[in-house]
Order: sequence, then C-alpha cells, then structure tokens
Amino acid sequence: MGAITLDDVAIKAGVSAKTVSRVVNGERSVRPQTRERVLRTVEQLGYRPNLLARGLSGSHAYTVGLVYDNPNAYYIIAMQQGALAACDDLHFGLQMRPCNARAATLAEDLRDFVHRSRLSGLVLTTPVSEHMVALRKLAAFGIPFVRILSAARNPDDGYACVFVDDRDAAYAIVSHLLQLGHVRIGLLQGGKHHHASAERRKGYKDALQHYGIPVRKELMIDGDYVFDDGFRGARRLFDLAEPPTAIFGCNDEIAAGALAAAQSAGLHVPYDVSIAGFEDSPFSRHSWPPLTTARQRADAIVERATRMLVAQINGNTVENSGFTPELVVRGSTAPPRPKRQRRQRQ
Amino acid sequence: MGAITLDDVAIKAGVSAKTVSRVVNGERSVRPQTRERVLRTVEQLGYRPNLLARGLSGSHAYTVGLVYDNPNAYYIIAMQQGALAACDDLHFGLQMRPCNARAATLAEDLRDFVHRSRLSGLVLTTPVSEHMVALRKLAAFGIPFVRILSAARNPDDGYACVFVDDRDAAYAIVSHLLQLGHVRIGLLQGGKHHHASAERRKGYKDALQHYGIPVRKELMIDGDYVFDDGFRGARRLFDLAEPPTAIFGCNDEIAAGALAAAQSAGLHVPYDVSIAGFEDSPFSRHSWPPLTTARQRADAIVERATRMLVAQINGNTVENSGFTPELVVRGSTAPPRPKRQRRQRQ
DNA sequence: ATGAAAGCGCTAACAG
DNA sequence: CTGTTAGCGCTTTCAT
Repeated sequence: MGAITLDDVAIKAGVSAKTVSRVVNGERSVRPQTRERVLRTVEQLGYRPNLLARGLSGSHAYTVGLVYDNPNAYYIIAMQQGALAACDDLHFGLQMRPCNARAATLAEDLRDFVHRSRLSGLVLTTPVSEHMVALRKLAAFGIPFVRILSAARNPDDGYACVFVDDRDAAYAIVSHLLQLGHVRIGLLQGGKHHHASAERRKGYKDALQHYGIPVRKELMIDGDYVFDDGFRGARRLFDLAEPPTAIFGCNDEIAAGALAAAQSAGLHVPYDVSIAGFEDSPFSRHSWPPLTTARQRADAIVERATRMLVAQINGNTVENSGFTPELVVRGSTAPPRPKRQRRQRQ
Repeated sequence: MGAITLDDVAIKAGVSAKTVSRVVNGERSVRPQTRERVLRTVEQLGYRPNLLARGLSGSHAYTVGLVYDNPNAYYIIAMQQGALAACDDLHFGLQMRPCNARAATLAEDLRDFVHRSRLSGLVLTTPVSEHMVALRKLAAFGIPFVRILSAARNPDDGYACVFVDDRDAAYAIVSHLLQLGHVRIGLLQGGKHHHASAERRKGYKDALQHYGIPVRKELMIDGDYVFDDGFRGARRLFDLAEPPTAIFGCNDEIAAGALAAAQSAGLHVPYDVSIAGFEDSPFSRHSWPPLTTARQRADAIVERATRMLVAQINGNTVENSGFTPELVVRGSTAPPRPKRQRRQRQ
C-alpha cells in the first residue's frame, strides 16, 4: 500500500539507513561493493525517496521556485519546460509561482513561499527580476536566487543573472528592415514597466541612427504586449498622412495584431507593408504570412538560469552569462514597393 | 532567518502546539476565546505553516497533481489556471506533471509521483484519462483521482469525472455552417488516440445527416492537432475537383493552419471559403479574420475537476458533471458565394 | 476543550 | 568507510 522507505531498503540490504541515504544521494564515501548491494535492493524494492521527508529534514527541499508575472501563455510554458529540463536532470523539484510584481509585499510574499515549502531558491523572471527593492530584501532574507533580465551587458551588480540582449536583437530586426530599403518604420511598443521595452526601443533608435534615418515620434506608438494594442497601434500608423512601409511589433502578439489590422484594412503583407515581431512564439509561425521575428529561447534561458541557481545552492560560484535572440526572417518582411505602385487603402 | 513555527506561536499564546494546529486547520473544538488569541498571535508573528512538515506528518500532503500529455501550451496554461484557482481557494498545493500517456509504466510512474510527494490525489486530463488499464491500476493503488474526458453523457463507470460534450459542440459548429448554406464541408481531424477526435467526427456526421447531406470520405482528412496538418489538409481539400466551401478544423491550431493555407492560395476567408475551429484558444481571436469556434472553458473544467477531487479526498461523494463547449461565431464563417461568382483560384 | 507523547521518512552532526 | 543519535515541524492517537 504505502511507499517503500529508506528503512525497508536498509533492513533488506543489511546496512544502516544512513548508508542507504548516502548511496541514494550519490555521496562518494561508500565502498563500491556496499553501494552495489544497496542499489540492487533499491531497484528490487522500487524504492523512491520521499521528497517531503528529505526536504523537512535537510536544510532545503531540493526544489526551486520559478516566479513569473507574465500574461503570455507560451512564454510561461517555454520557461516551465526549460526549468523542468534542468530540474529533472539535477533531481530537483519545481514549483511554479505566478505573482504580482507590483505588490508592495512582493519580497515578503516570496519569502513566505520559500519558507512554506523550504524551497532551495528562486528563479526570477521579468519584471519581478527588475524590482531592485525586492531583490535586496530577498538577499537580506538569505534566499538564493538567479534573475533573468534584459540587458545589453553583464550588470555585475553582485546578484547572479542571465541577461538577454534585447537591444541588439531589436537592432538586428530593424537593420534587416532598413537593408530591405524601408525608411519609415513604425514601432509598436510594449509595457513601460518591462525593462525590455526600453531596450528594444533603444535598439530601434540605434539602428535608425546608424543608417542616418531620423527618429520620428509619430511612428512610435505606446501600448502593452497584447494583440489588441498591436491592432490599434497599427491602425493609427496606417492612418498617418505618410504611413510607414514597415512595422516592428515589440513582441509576436503585438505583431499578430498589426498583421490582422493590415489584413482588415485590405493591405497585403508584405507587399504593402512589412511586419516583424519579437519572441518566435508559435504565433509567428502560425500566421500567414509567417512573421519575421527574433528567436528568444526562453526555455534555454530559463534552463541555464535554473542550473546556475542549483550550482549556487551547492556552493559553487557561477559566472553570469548572456543570450542574444537571433533574427529569423520569414515571409512577413520584404522590400517596400516603389511609391507610385503602392495599392490604395480601401 | 528561519521561518516561524507552530511552537513559536504556541509558546507566545500560552497554549499547546496541538491547539494552534487545531485553530490553523479550522477545527471546531476550540473555545472562541482561545481561538481568537491564537489567531492574533499567528497574525502578529506572521506564522505560515510548513507544508512539508504537514504533508509528512499527515496522511497526505494537501497537494494535488495535474497530469497532462498535451502539446498545446494554451491548453496547459488554461488548465493550470483553473487548477490553481481551486487549489488557492481550498488551501491545497498544485504539482504540474507532464507525462507520456503511451508509456507502458504510466500507472506506476504516476504512483511514484504520488508517493514521492505524498500527493492527495490526481486530476487526469486527456488522453491519460482515457487509458482504462492505467485507471484501474491507480484505483487499485488506492490513489484518488478525477478524470476529464470527452463524452456525450455521463459514463457512470464508477470513476469520478467531468465530461465534455465534444460531439454536441461539433454538431453545433457544423449546423452553423449548414445553416449558412454550406453543403460541402471539409473536416480536418485531430489525432486518433484522443477520444475527442471520434466525438467531434461523430458530431460532424450527425449534423450532416440531420440536414440530409451525404457524408463524403474525400472531405474528411486525417491529421494531428497541429498547425502543419491543418495547412496540408486544407491544401488537399482545395485541390479537390470540387473543393468544400467550408472547413471545420478540429481545433484552433488546425483551423489556423487551414486559414494560412487559404490565404497562401489567394483565397479570401470567409468569402471564398469559411473556416471554423474548436477550443477558443487565443489563436482564434488573434487571426484575421478571427475564427468561429467552440468555447471550451478548460480553466473552468479543470477547476471543477479539482474541486471534485478535493471533495472526494475529504470523504464527500460528488456527482459527475458535464460541460458543453458553446458556439462562438466570428468573422471566419459566412454564407457560401453562389458558384458562378466564386473567384478563380490563382 | 485541551494537552502529552509518539511518530511521519529523511538527513545533520557526530561518533567510531 | 559506516553507524548512532537527534531532530526537521507538523499531525496523529490517546489522555485528561
């Protein structure tokens, strides 16, 4: 009925419980012969360690928490997969934790979360990872964490992180549009409280400047990382006296909204207007035409962060490391049409 | 540093640990006056019960597992949200568990999962929930579970479930197309090992028969619940000597593929061809035109299943109950064009 | 209505 | 290299 315990194995193998514990946890100090015998007994009995007991007894529960405040389902799943890949490999458990990054008690909430389950540490994703006040408190609480954040270079602020160069990736996307011959390029921005938004805007501006194109305010539309804002923002761009010939949506959901807006306005993508996204979510592949975008390996990023966290928990120091999303060119971007040929809006 | 324990509260409040335990767990047998004092101390100290200790000590860990084998990210997130809503409300924990429904050791894997964390029970989603052999084993292991499955009526097989009437919903979708005047309606099917696939096909056939339209083999295309199969399947339909004027994709991802295929073939949706999906995933809202679909409240369904499970764990018997996804009409479906007017394929 | 004692299954800290 | 002794923080069981 109940599960097999350490003692069951110990008795059957004729050793102490502690020895079984040592073998199961891969400690070195066990004679190969003994280890062999224990392992066989474990196999034979189908013993599986009880995670609760281990966690309660030990100094931590061999489980990490993945903290997020993000409306994007794909992103969450991708992160979960990456974290799971690392956790499965390292024999750690995983707890997913949606939270409110703007709550005044953020750090205290997270501390309670950690204490309740004796979590070993936290992987913090944006925008939680950008909340410096909370980070300082967590550090003061003695809770290990690794951040994932948007930055062009290693922040080197004493807190471990994996940094993603959104700026460079945005630069690459806009450069791609410029190289195709676009000059008027609209920018549909995402929420201001994500640091990534500023980085992506910076990449956009840098690219324009590098090509000697003036940055125009009317081509930069505010919004959030959602479809509807992409739709509305694109319509505003189309309504300009001189509309852009290309649009950079700051994530794929925004770009999908822009694509829908174009189609609803009778514009043909990419012939009448080019559209690029950011993220490489399934959205970008499942539209027609498929979206040019920047491949952001959320799973790989989170997997690395999780491995860093575990290393840190095990007392190993780890260097921060960076990712740069890579440009993926698909059908939604093409050279602009010469003006006189452009089809009239309906 | 460390968290506050039951004993801390007990000492401060001048009662025994057991009394604090009783108060925290909402047991009746405590004098209101005592309860009040304990509650105040809990508040004051910011005490949060340690879930590991509770789980280890008690007969189960007040945590349920949500088991899935499903490639669809939106679906998983929706389910997770529903389960979380129930768990938060009932003060239960949640463990997400991807698994391989075709593994020979499925039941044993799940048993190990339950034992390792002393889970209180499992919510099983399709297709795991349809694996009768595994279900019988789980029952024999004494593991409580609630299934979510596709069925037109209560299976009443002794195992608790929430059943979703895919057949009726598919019937409603195809009826909608028929009422618009469509006669040749293509069906893009999903994977055969999902019982829902058979149900949806049945709904399709029933609707046609009810309207006296013969069921044609060449209009029914096999595939899986993925974009690419929707794309390919739709192209095969368009290539028929007499292509359908409407297509029912068995989920939104398939329908999105069909939509892309139509657009890539220069067909205008819905004027040249109507397309309907199933699921009401964000896909269906984020395409252009947005997709007619059947709203399947995965979150609500899983929330109900989770509540049923907890009730069952607490020793209360619960009736099985059903959901029927409801038709959502959007821009992707319209009456067929009279034949002579239909635009030539490019 | 409340408390005392005895674990849950494991690991930490110390022996040997 | 291996074993012993104490707990981890809570709930169970049985008293009172």
